Amino acid sequence: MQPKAKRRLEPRKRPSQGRSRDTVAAILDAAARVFAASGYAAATTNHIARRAGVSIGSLYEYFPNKDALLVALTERHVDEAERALTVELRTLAAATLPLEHVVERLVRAMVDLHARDPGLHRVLFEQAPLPARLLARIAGLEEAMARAVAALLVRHGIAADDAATAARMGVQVMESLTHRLVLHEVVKGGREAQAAAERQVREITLLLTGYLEGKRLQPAATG
Amino acid sequence: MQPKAKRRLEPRKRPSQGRSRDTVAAILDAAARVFAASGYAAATTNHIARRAGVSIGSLYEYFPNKDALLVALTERHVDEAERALTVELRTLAAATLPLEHVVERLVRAMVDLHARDPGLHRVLFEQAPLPARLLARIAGLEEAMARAVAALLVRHGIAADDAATAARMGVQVMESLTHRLVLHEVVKGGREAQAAAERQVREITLLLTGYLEGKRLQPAATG
Amino acid sequence: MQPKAKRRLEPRKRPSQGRSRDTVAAILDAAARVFAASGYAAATTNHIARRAGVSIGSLYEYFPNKDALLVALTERHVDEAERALTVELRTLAAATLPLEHVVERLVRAMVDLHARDPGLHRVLFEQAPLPARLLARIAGLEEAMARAVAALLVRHGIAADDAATAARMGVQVMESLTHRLVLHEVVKGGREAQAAAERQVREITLLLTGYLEGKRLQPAATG
Amino acid sequence: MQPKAKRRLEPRKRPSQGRSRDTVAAILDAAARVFAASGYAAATTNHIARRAGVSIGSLYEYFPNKDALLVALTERHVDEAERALTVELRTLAAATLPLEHVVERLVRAMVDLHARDPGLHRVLFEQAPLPARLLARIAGLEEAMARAVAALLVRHGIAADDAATAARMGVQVMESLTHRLVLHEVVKGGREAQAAAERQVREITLLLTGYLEGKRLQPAATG
DNA sequence: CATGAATGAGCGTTCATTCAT
DNA sequence: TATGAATGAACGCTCATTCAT
Repeated sequence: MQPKAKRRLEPRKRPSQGRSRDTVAAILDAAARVFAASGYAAATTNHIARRAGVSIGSLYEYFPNKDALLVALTERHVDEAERALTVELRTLAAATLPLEHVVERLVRAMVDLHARDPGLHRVLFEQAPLPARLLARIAGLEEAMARAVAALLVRHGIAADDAATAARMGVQVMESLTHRLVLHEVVKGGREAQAAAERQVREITLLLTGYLEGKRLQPAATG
Repeated sequence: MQPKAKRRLEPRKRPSQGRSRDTVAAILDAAARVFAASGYAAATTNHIARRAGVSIGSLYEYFPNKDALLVALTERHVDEAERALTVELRTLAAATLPLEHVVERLVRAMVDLHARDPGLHRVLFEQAPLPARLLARIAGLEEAMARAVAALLVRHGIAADDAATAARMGVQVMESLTHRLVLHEVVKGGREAQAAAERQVREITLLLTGYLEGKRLQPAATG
Repeated sequence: MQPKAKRRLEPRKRPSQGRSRDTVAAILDAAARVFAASGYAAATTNHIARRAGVSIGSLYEYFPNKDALLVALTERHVDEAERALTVELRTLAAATLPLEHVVERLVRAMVDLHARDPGLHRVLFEQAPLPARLLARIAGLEEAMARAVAALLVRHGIAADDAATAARMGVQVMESLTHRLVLHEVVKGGREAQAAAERQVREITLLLTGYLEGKRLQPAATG
Repeated sequence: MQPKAKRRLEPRKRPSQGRSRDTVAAILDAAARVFAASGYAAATTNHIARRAGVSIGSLYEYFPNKDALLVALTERHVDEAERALTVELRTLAAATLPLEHVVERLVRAMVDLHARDPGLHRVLFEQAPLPARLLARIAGLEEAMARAVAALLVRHGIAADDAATAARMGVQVMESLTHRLVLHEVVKGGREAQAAAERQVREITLLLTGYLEGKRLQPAATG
């Protein structure tokens, strides 16, 4: 599983011109679909190329190997997550909402992120041979998010050092549970998934709010 | 990843006699080690057979294909989990502990279960092409556990319908977080892992206790 | 052309049992034929396997890659050369023949060696990505031969230091010319090749004898 | 290696105009460098085009395929050899030098020819899929050279029929040994290569002079 | 029953070559 | 005419699986 030789994982070309931008996009979209449907191991580059409506040669023109597709896809996903979470956290920092609403909005943002393409998300974070650099980037993002959440918690009357721990825990809970939630919906197929998701969001919010209330300096003051 | 043709996944023989019991056990142990070390895709049946000190022909004598090894391993793991959790839940039903202690013991039992062989656990539940029957069995186990926990919660003053929801949530939280915890410790390598695990157990307990306290009929009465 | 990563070039198994000995022999013979017919680059492992009447899997059971086939073939060829030349040189050391006869016998031995399979010989020594170890072995063989020849020359009245130079030169001439001779016969196809070869042997002998006579201490004494 | 279908190997255009002459020259120079550095098989047309500072499309505008590059390069090399040897042989025919000097000058001319770019020379004559026409041209050149040398030999007192054989032999020896010499120097890297080459030139001259002296009608008369 | 030699479909990947722009 | 994105046949090689011994 550990890579035998260091292989390049970066895309081969920056597709600046119009035509090749489309090709790269088509390949990445196809890769997302095929990885999601078959898992990493069973997905074949030929299959991905065919699905992209592109020759296998073109795929390798832009991506040096199968792993590089996954890395690019993850990078795309992480970019998106970073953008969305940054926006959300900035908004929450600007407003002054009750703790419960803060938590709910974060949970909802998280679920939205995971719900975009659950099958792909699973492959990306469970079966993926990701390079250390990318893993570090993801860990960094989590850390940054935890810090931002900690700052929010302090403003809601939680002691600074408690806030750090609680925020990290909160982030973990949100990630783990939304991950799990989303995977199960995948299995179900998504009929009454919407309602179930809504219920889960509320329940996770409840879980975290209760936990965080308990950490407040003056536990009597609610909201 | 989904099987093209319906393939048999059951072991070929029930090895009730002494000698072949040992062979099967050796193969499964080897499979556990190899899967854990290399992941499902990179593990080869020849490697497993060699590690088991058995010829590849013998391996296929007892297991019709590679997937069947994984299924048998999962089955073994689930058996063990079922046993351990049944015992724990029975003990908790017999005793009358404060809610916090109940939660802590369950969390600890869960962590113990995952900590036995985190690498294998990861392969089993993340990369595994498991048949529906087995997935259903796992879901059933979770459901049974949720019901047992719900019964405990009722005894601690939570309304029956709230208890059902809360128990299911509780089980999910325990599983998700211990899973996550265990995977991260794997990465770390396990130096000060022990202490970190202990801290996490406490924090998860806190999280769940807070949540469950909030569901009590008379939220003032603690313990 | 230079190998990117160090790859194993040794055969994978020592085929001690009867059945696999045959397989290995069949593969090597086929490789010899295919390399000779198509050159190294154009020869494919699938082609070789088919020609050997063996599956491609079996080929890779015994040889880790295409290069290894060539190495094994070269090793086989060098073994044979070593044996033949050792015998010849020992015989010449035991007898006391006139210089011209000594030279003629060596040239003939050399031609015989190259004539066994000229097409293969060409691939082996011209297009082959041989590992340094094997190249060193070949160089060593040449050196040993030069030393043995030098000893013979000393016995024919050539000063020791002259003999060393002359022997090395002689070996080079024999190799280069027989190589060239043999390649041309390949092109011709081998009709009246026999006669041409015979003429060439005589001419090379003449060439070398003249050269060596000139190095004698008393250049007057001929034969 | 032998072409499946008859493919055109001639350059597509006679590039008589100024600009495309430069392009063709750039491509051929790049091809020479890349073939020499990587060998024929490992050299890629894309690599050659890039090295020539030309698009791959332009390369194929002037050369119909990869082989054609090699053919053109060989042709260029043979042209050069033809010119140089013609000049040398004419000079020798005009002067009246002692046999030894004649031989030495020819050997030196040969070595100079091979030493220009040994790596390329190797590729051209060892790995090259050259068309019959070109091989014939090369053989013709050798034949012409042998005839010219034979004429020189006759003037040095060798009987006409002996001279023919001796000349052919002489040409072969010069070619084989300089080829070999040059290849070995390549391997060495060329530190004290200069000195070694000089020694070899003298030794080859000695070898051939001795051989030819022996063929003279009145062996006593030198020069 | 056990063995392990043998099988071959199918994978990731390369690169000579074409052709729309 | 020049460009370089696109093509796809074909390669080396792996490994789950079978079956003669």
